[in-house]
Amino acid sequence: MEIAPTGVRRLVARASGLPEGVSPAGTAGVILDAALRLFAERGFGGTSIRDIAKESGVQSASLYAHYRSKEHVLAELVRIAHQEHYRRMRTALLESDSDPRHQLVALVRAHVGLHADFPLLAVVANAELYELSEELGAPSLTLRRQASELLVEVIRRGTGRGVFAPEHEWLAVAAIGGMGMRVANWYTPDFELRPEEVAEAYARFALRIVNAKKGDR
Amino acid sequence: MEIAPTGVRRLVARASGLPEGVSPAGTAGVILDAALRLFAERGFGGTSIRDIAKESGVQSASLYAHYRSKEHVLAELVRIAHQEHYRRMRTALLESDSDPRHQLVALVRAHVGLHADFPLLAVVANAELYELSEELGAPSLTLRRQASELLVEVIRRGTGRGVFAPEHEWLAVAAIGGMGMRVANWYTPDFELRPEEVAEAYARFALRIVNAKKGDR
Amino acid sequence: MEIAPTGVRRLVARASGLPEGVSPAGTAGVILDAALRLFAERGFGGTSIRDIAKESGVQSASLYAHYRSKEHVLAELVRIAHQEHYRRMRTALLESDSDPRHQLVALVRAHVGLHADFPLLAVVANAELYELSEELGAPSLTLRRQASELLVEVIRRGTGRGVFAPEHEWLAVAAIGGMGMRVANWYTPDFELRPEEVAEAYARFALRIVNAKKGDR
Amino acid sequence: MEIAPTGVRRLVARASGLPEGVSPAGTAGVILDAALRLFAERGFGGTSIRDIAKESGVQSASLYAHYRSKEHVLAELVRIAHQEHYRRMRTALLESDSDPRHQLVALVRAHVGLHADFPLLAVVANAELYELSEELGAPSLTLRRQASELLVEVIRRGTGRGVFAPEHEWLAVAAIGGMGMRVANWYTPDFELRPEEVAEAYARFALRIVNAKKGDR
DNA sequence: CATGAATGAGGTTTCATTCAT
DNA sequence: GATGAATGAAACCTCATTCAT
Repeated sequence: MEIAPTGVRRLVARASGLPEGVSPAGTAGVILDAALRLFAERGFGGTSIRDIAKESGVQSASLYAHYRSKEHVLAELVRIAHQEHYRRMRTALLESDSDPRHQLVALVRAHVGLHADFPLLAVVANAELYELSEELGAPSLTLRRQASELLVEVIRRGTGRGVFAPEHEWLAVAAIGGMGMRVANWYTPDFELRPEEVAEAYARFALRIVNAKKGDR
Repeated sequence: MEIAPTGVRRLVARASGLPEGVSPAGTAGVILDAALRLFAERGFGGTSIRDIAKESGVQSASLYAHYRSKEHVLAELVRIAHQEHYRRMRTALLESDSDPRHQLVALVRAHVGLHADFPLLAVVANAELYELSEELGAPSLTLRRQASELLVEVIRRGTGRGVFAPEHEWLAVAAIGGMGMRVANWYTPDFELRPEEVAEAYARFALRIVNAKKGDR
Repeated sequence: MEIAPTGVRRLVARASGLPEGVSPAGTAGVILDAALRLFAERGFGGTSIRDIAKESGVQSASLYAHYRSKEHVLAELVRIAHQEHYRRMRTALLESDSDPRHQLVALVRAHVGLHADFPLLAVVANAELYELSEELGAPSLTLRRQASELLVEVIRRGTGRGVFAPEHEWLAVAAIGGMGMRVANWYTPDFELRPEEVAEAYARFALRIVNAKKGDR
Repeated sequence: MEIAPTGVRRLVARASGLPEGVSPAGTAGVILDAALRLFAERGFGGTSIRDIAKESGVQSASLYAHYRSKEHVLAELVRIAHQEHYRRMRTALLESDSDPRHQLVALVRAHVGLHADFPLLAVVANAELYELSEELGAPSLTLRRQASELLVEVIRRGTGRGVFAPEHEWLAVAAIGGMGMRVANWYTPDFELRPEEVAEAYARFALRIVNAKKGDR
């Protein structure tokens, strides 16, 4: 049960859909945008192919010229979300120096930043992933595992070097991951802080969760 | 996106259903148990009335002797979950002394404990609450708000007394709440730690998130 | 299409149910009364066994202690209606002298009188008779035929004696019967005329329909 | 109770469905035809969507491409019936000279003619109108009222001019309307008289019901 | 690329009826 | 005589998807 309330809807945000550059052009993109809004608001099961068609301004039959099935539409959204997530995490690491504290901060910034930048997409990817068949969900599950491993490795490395001292490695990862995921459910562009500021705050939380030694930070 | 992986299913746990004493007796209880398992596994929209009937061992028509609609079955589960959650949080506070640190620890133990003790119920209550009509969801939303306020007040009081120093009060609440909710998605009785141990660890995370002063703890 | 409007309901009357003495005592009678009101208002198909139970203040299962099926309830109402109708028609003839004009007047008074005295019952008997199986409907169809024959014979006798001169015997019967049946759909106790006055007026219409010779009337 | 017997069915006619030109083309028309036959035979409540589908030769789901619900199918039939009825009544008046006797004859011819020309449609429109929700039934109720007023006005005008002398204006209207409506229940193309001849006879009945003065007729 | 109509499966719910109590 | 729970059938309707145009 939530103890940071969000109101009567599943998420607070209503806009801010897909990352630039990854959304297909033309009708396929319009459909994807519409599906994102509806899946976020009503869930995959609560959204019919006709709902998506109406929201897109096309006939339901036309959907099938662009996507093989309703599930494929969701799969595309989930795939985009996970790719962007993993891309940001990996980039964050690459642009960071070798200090595990800097690396942890970079990862959490990326993780939280994504959930605040694209709350609709993140909510859909997190809540509806398991509606996908094993086949369609597998690529995203792989990316999810890889992203997770980035975090695990950083913490393990930091622990090995004595800069982190988590009571329990796995619990720390779970807590850091979980608190970040939930951001998508309450963040909206109207919030008093910008996404980067939220991400920054969560990064500090993460450092404390792993009992990071104060150092050159 | 999860960075504490759970595998291909929405949650790991498969058993451990409803708190004792609050579940109805007889067929109504059997139906509720069955619905809980199915909603947790496949979601509300992915579960049909006939699925519930089959899992309960009754005819689908018999369901309507006990619940007015499929939505009312979900509403009952969601209500039980939120009542138990709020009850535990309130009891935790009542049994705690006046030290805000002790109070925060008690609240987080209760919050996390519930999510680890009843992972199926918690996943359903958190993921499917928004499938309910405003009318049926309202009581649970109220409980949710009240539970949240308990945490807010403790943190505020602790901040006022100088034992907590959160960078941002709301973000701290959101992070503590969010990391605890997520426990339901990965905790299973097979996990190496018992629920109380997980709760204890998360309580320490929470203290650090609010920058609690070290004291008689 | 009606050219004597009745409003938005199928009939105007709401009360005045069953002839005295024919309704069964106790619960069976309560059920019959309830069914009459509901069948009149919503039709046989539009009324469920549970509706009848609720209106009677019993459980739906208890109905079956008094009637074998929903159809048997209707059959009882239809039977009562047709028996009372035929009884009145026959009595009217028996109490009349041998003048065909007096006989026609007596028959039409009986016919119309019944439809104004028991509008609910008449509407149900006329509108729902054909919902009955052949077996259950047969007794009423027989009574209906017999009542009709009473009218046919009077008109034929009057024609033979030269006091009636209908252009077409069958059409006259159909017109007299039809206009009387319809009374049930608009008559209510609030109407400015009493049932006997309506019946009297229709009797005069009937005399003119068959071109009755003015005589000792 | 009928005193002009019709046999075991609600109406005698089996064919002769919809007025030309007003019935929709293609599948929508086929469905409407099928529904008309079934509603006339078994009533609205006694006819299932699947019955209509089978009779139309389509799948039950296909029905919903043409009509929003079963009730909308009935509404369309009822609407067509009342429009055609009112159209005929108004045309009859327009083509008549100013003699109230001619006008009454014209109206009754139209009224009765419709019921003999389209007995199925008339039976359905008269017996099932009240199955419609207020919203869907309202347009037909309006037409019904307007048609009724045409008759009332003609009789009132005739009475004012001294060519009619009804004992009671409303009862005359009710009787004329009622006897005409009932024609639909027994008329069939096999009947010894053609529709116009029946209508003609009923028109004379109507003149005598209002005590029309013999004049240039 | 888009569409309107059609489909077969399956959705939730209500039905009349039965049975043990 | 009355009841609460249970049943199997069937109700209306919506679903994702296909196909000819």
